[in-house]
Amino acid sequence: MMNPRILYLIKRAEIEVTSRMSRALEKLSITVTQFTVLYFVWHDKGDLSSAQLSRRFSMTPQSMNELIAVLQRKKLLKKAVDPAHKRILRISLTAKGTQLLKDCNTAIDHVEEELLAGLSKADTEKFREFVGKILASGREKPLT
Amino acid sequence: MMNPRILYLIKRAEIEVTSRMSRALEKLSITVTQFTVLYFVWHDKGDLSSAQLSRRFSMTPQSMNELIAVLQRKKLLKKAVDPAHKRILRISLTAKGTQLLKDCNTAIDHVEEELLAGLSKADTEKFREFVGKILASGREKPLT
DNA sequence: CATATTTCAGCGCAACTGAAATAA
DNA sequence: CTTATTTCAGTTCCGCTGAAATAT
Repeated sequence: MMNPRILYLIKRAEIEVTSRMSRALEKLSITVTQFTVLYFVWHDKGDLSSAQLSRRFSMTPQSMNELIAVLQRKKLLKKAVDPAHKRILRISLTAKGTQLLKDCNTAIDHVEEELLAGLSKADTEKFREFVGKILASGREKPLT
Repeated sequence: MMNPRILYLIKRAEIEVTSRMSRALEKLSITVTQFTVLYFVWHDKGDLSSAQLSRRFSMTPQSMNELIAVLQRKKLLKKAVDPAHKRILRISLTAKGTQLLKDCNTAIDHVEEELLAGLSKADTEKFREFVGKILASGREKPLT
């Protein structure tokens, strides 16, 4: 069998990851996409607007707004007007959202372990570094 | 900023890959998902049934069948009854499908180059190996 | 005036569930 | 009888486009 494309391997990996995460998260009544949004928000410490999130997800601001609205109805995210720009709503986790994210992280810890079972600790760090560089190639400009 | 989860990085990478591939493929009137199906079929040399493909994509056989149907209407895939199992339809590329896949590969060659710009040749091979191992962790059982 | 964010309204379709027919 | 593949029918929902209001 010839060497498959890197893009194909990344797609395969994402399918595998998403599939396992779905199963791990379904008992928490949250989808992989919803979890990822929570994680993005947490990762960037509540500084993001809905429009900024939409760009990181490569989706339209309208679609992201719907996603956010779902998470707001679930009381996992909240919006607060930016003091400097009254039109911008900064998004952050609620206490409930923070707790759920914590539970999600616990739930998928073993998913991550399973996936990385074939890699040594050093290789895992190498892998992390490589993905980081791949992501960096997409943003000579800083993320907005 | 603390070390982000590997699963998060893989998700980010997939979003980036899909976004760029969409732009590269739209002039060929094919979606990333459709391209990936063609690539899967090509990669496995026409031995797959729709049901087998659906498992690899972690989607229901019904959904995969619809995807296949679209590609059949586009005359990119064809079905042929398995000589040993009259119920099973083996899927393979048509001549047109083979040509389009070739064009797609050309179109996304530079996408791949861009993404891997930050990695040396050796690192690229390392990366390929790591993803291979991650995928292997999901199939102690051989793929059906 | 140009640009960015948010929101309302409507649309298309991709992937789902349910059910049934065929075949090993 | 059980299991796997395919297919028909109906449905839900995600992400899209268009348009408008608000604010810089």
